[in-house]
Amino acid sequence: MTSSTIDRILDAAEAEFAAHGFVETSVRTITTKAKVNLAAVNYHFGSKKGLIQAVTDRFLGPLTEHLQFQLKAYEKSPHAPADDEQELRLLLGILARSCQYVAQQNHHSLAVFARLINTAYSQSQGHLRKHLTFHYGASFVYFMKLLRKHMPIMSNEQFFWRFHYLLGILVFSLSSSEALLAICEKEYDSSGSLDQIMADIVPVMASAAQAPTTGES
Amino acid sequence: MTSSTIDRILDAAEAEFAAHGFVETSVRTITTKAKVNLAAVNYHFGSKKGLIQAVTDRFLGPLTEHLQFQLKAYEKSPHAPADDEQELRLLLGILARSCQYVAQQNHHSLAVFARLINTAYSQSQGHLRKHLTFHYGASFVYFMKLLRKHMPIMSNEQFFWRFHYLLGILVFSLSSSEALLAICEKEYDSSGSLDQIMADIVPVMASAAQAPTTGES
DNA sequence: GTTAGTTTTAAACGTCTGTTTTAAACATCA
DNA sequence: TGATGTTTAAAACAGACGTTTAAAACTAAC
Repeated sequence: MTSSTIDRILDAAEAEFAAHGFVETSVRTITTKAKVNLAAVNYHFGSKKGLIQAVTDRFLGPLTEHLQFQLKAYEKSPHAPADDEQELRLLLGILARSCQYVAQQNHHSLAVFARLINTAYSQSQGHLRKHLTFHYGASFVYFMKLLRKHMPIMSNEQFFWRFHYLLGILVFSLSSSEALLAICEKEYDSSGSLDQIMADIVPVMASAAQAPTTGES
Repeated sequence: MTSSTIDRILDAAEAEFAAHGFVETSVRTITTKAKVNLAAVNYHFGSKKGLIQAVTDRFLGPLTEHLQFQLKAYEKSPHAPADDEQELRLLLGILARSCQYVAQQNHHSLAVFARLINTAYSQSQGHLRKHLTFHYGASFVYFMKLLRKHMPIMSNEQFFWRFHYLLGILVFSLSSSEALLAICEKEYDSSGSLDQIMADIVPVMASAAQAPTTGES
């Protein structure tokens, strides 16, 4: 099995990236955990940057693909005209389930995804963000257009902000999910799960999406 | 002016931390930008960790103080019984304005705050999070109790999650504010500002707070 | 079985990190 | 003025980092 090295690196990298972020995990800890030689990362992925990209592509590809497919199915389905609240929950539910779909095969991918979004929007020069929007932006623009149909009338700019407010709910919850679940188990001895979070988030995001706009831009 | 070294370090550190995060800014760039000797950081703050703590304390102190004061004024004010929506906006507005209050004196403090929360909840061992809750938790517990009075009835655990969903809106917006504002100026040539964001966020958070609960825990 | 191409290995490279050290400059007060 | 304690200065430290190298170990085809 010649590619088992690559897969072991990807798996180990994903777990470490999810737990400690991109900059705070060294290729040495990754290769050690993957039981692979140190040089393997640079040999197979060119650089650490290439590894990060490979890790994120491994789930961002299936995610957008699954999302795209489900959204088209949603559009083609018989449109019993429901109210906006229901439609928003439907759409956001599709997003949530797409996330869960890729998360099933790839346990830490959602945390990595959240970290990725966070770092993409935190860099002063948005190289990573531009890379993401260039490669995967189309699916999300499509999603955004469907969302907007059931949101209050607002300017493009206002919608831009609103969408990122919603994104904040998702990204923060996912990137903090490990800590929050641990607190919950300790404090309320509850058996929460990532699936539970994804289900809980949907109506909250739907309500946030429907919030009236204030002032203008 | 003997303490100008300390202040210059704090100012430079805050700006760099806000722009590039804690781990990705070296004490060398900080001391260079502060026009101060490299050893000054370890002399005055003991370590880089000490510097980070000093930077965060410098605004987390005033923030919680201001928040506490305003909340007490809110409680003592004549309570014309408004609906929950209004009360939530009032409370969240107090939080937003407390943030803006400390941000005025300290331009990058909100971005640093957002980074801090993010890293606090991202660490697998929540040392930083425990430190924060130990020192500043009381103010926020107080705030949370006031919030909850005007939110749907839910279990403690559900409220815990809901609060962190709201926190996600705030933290993501603040930590991404620089990038988002830049995009906005380029895409919609609008003159947005952090104050605008803080004002926009309040009704969105209020709506998210009022979202009905689903299932149980 | 030899060759050609790919993968793995161990070691080293240069750079950057936070921190420490030792001495010099400074301030403060008797 | 001289002594004392505080702050700054330049240099070096030890360690971690991503990456590269050159040889060894494989794999596959002829």
